[in-house]
Amino acid sequence: MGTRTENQNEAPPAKRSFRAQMHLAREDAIVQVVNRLLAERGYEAMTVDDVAAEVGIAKASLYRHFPSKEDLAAAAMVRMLQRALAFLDTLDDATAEGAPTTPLNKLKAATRWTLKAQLQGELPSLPSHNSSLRGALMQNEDYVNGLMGLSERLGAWIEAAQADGSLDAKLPPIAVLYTLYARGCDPVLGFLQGTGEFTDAQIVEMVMSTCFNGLAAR
Amino acid sequence: MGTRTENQNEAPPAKRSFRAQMHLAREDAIVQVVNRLLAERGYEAMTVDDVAAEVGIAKASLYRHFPSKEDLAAAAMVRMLQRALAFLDTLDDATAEGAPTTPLNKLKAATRWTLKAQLQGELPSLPSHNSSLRGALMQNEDYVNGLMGLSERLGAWIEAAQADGSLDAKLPPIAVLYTLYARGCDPVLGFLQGTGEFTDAQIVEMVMSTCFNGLAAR
DNA sequence: GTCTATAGAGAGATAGAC
DNA sequence: GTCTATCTCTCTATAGAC
Repeated sequence: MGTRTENQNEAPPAKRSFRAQMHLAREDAIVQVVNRLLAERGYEAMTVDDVAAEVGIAKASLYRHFPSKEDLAAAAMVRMLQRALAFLDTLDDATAEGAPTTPLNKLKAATRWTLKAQLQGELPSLPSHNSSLRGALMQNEDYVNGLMGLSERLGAWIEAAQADGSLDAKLPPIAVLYTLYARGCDPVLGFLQGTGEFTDAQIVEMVMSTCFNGLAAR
Repeated sequence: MGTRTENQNEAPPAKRSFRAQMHLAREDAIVQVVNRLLAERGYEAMTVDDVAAEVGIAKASLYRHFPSKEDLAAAAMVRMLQRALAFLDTLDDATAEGAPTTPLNKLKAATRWTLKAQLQGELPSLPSHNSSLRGALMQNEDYVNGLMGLSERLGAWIEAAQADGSLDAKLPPIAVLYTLYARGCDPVLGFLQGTGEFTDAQIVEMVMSTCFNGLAAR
């Protein structure tokens, strides 16, 4: 292990790496399909046959990659959590232009990102009621780690925003966190989209306003 | 068959009325069970076998009363809409003590009622994604009428509250209406309940605050 | 109108050849 | 690792006796 003498110009490792990359690429294609179907139809209405058909492989091949439907859903959720964390990284990059400076603005930017993703059908949605699925998710280490990482980073911003007086300090931080998470499955977005009277950008701003400013006049 | 000479002083009409009442009573018992199961598990996870078992009758008997599972769900939704409309009536009863006087306070009272009902497991929840179910609901006259009645009455309060300056006038009334409807399936309630750190009353007030006052400090 | 028994369809998961 | 074919189970809905 210590002896990495690095004249490894030839094939052997490269070949295995190539295969592994193919494997990962296929799995990523699968997860992308799952992600979209979860966003479009939800977990229960998504069938494994659908996934296999859209990926273009046989169902049995799918089960070589993922041992169950629940694992498919978990993989999609993990991928989305990673994307969310990556986006939070960009918010902390102070060198980027237009980067939000205050904790409240970071929270707003994160919420906007979530709303846009949902409107564009990129955000997988799981049912609130489904104990077996929730159990499977909670046993998935990547999922739990991703969710905890997200919660910790948002939680830090929440507490900072409450400390600087920009966020309502009377609310427990956990209530704020859950309220923000709930924007990821807010049915209001779909309802407003269904009216056909608003652009996606307008819908985002309306929901942002109700979320941070409330319904009552200020 | 034609010869109904009948000295009908006795039972016949009374008997039929009694039978009809029994029929309705049983159907109401069924709908109550459906209502609770929908609130606990959601539509997909509720099976017709469960309903029959909890009511204490055979599944085939259930299908004598309601022609399909979708009709069961629709009946529960209609019942809940009627209860909601009845509650709005009490809000308009100016003679009642403690009755809200302003449109905004009426909207708040209606929202509180919804949140409490959900916390107590009385509010049936349907999946956002389920086109066949939504189609069945939209063909149910009672459901559509109830929903329209509710929307009109809430809509009137919304416009009045915007006119008197207590509700944010920049939001389209339809957006406000949907935002209030969405409180009926807000996952934040269940999440906060799951922490075990708050009473139901505290949860209601937190969600009321985020809904009407927003997350940002005022 | 209530029951038992069963039809019929759909979906998750697997067997076994290649 | 991919395929076809099949298993197994669950669930909605119905048939038919009483």
